[in-house]
Amino acid sequence: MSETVLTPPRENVEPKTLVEGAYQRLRRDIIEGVHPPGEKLRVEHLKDQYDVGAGTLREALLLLVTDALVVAQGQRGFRVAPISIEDFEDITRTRILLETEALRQSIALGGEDWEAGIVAAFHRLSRAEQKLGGQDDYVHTAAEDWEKRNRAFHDALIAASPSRWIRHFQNILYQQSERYRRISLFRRPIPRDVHAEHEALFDATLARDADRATAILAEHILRTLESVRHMPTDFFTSPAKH
Amino acid sequence: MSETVLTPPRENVEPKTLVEGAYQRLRRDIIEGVHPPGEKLRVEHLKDQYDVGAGTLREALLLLVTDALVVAQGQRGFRVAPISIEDFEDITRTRILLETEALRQSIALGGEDWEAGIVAAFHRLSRAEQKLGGQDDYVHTAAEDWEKRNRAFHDALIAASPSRWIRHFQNILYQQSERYRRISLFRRPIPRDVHAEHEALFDATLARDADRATAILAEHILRTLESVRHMPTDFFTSPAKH
DNA sequence: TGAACGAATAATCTCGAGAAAAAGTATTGA
DNA sequence: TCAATACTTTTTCTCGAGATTATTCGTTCA
Repeated sequence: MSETVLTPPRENVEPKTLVEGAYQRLRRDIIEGVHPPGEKLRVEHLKDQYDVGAGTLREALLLLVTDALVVAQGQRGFRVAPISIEDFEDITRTRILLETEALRQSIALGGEDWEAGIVAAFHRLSRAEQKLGGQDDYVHTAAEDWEKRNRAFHDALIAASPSRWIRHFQNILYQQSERYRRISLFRRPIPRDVHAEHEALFDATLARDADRATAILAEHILRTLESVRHMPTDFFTSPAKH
Repeated sequence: MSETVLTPPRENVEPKTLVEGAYQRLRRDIIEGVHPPGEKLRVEHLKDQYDVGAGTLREALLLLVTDALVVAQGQRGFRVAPISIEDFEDITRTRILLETEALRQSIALGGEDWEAGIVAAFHRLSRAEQKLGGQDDYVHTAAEDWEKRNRAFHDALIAASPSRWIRHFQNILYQQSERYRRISLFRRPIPRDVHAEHEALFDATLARDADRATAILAEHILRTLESVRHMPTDFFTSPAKH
């Protein structure tokens, strides 16, 4: 578990330990909905599924508590963190608060490297957005790809913020919102034209117009909330298997 | 570990499990500086000290990673999270961002219960502040008491905020800053007249003057930063035992 | 002398089994 | 039929020992 705290992307980091490996796989499965919200996570079953010992799996679950993807209740085991429309609203608003502040700091302090990083990330994202208009055959992998680049773009925007804490919290919230987005994407793929928004955000940021950039960013994040709001009403009645 | 995430005060919660017990004691010892920043946390030694098994202690350490009080490096064990003046500045600024927003929300949404809670907490805090003027004999326990009530007052102010996430993050940051404050208190007990600040904050909040209240709160939190800034320059050269 | 290599030591990581607790099931009695 | 109780099963929690990896210390060679 190299660099477990206050260090954003332990995404593609090669796991140095069995605990870290199980942690990564479990997290992916929770975000992708393999383990739906509210599901009981029984160590005895999961240890076979993930091919590690019981103690090791417990430790992986404990690490997931850090990301608030798993909740632990003493003497009563672990569960996948539940979801709700209220929670997603909270996540979205808090993300706006943190991400706009980080963007403001970046615009104030960012140098040439920061700008170059944004240009590159925007370019890659634009290409991915083009592909989304392609055949339905590629939709799934293309969406997966777009997801990664979208995140990379957002990360690049705030990369010049000196606040490790804001980035840490922003990270947790992004991960959380990804879980919601995956679910809504599953039903209604690519609901809106995001490219124009990204371009406006890109322009305002490089023009160092902090007020305009943060306004666009806030609006941009808020729109995701809308697309989840229009889900079937019974959607958030957590399955709570068993 | 009952209610381990997104639920503020697992302070005086009776531990339902050995892991939770060890976690609580370890956290207290880290915040109070018994385990100084940067110290290597060897499981083999600590398991005897805290009277639990090795696996149990590992789990407690993993839980502390959630609070960012411990950092884990794969295959190289655990350490107490290091401190630095930059980190404390970051903590302080991020706290201001979150806490002023939470206060704003509370002022907008808070009802009678919220008001009553603030009045009560302010009263208790005022009494504790009176005692701080007393004999040196009581200084330690009185400061301890003041610390608790100070936190209770701050919590009461933002209790009406509907954002669980802001409160969760604010909680982590408060805990972090407590570690810094303990250290500075140790050398320079009660550096400034906080009562006037608290009173102004109290008045502005109950008057529902959000702009004034948040300005005072920001100023209030910032002052803590000043008192740490004026520490000996070599203070943050982490001991890093071993 | 000092740098590089290798052995010894110490620490971490991992696992499975036993103890404790919770959840589920069946039985009994009203 | 229903509720309460006792029993059984499942699951969680806890521990110590073995395997793996990192670190330290001593030796050798340039």
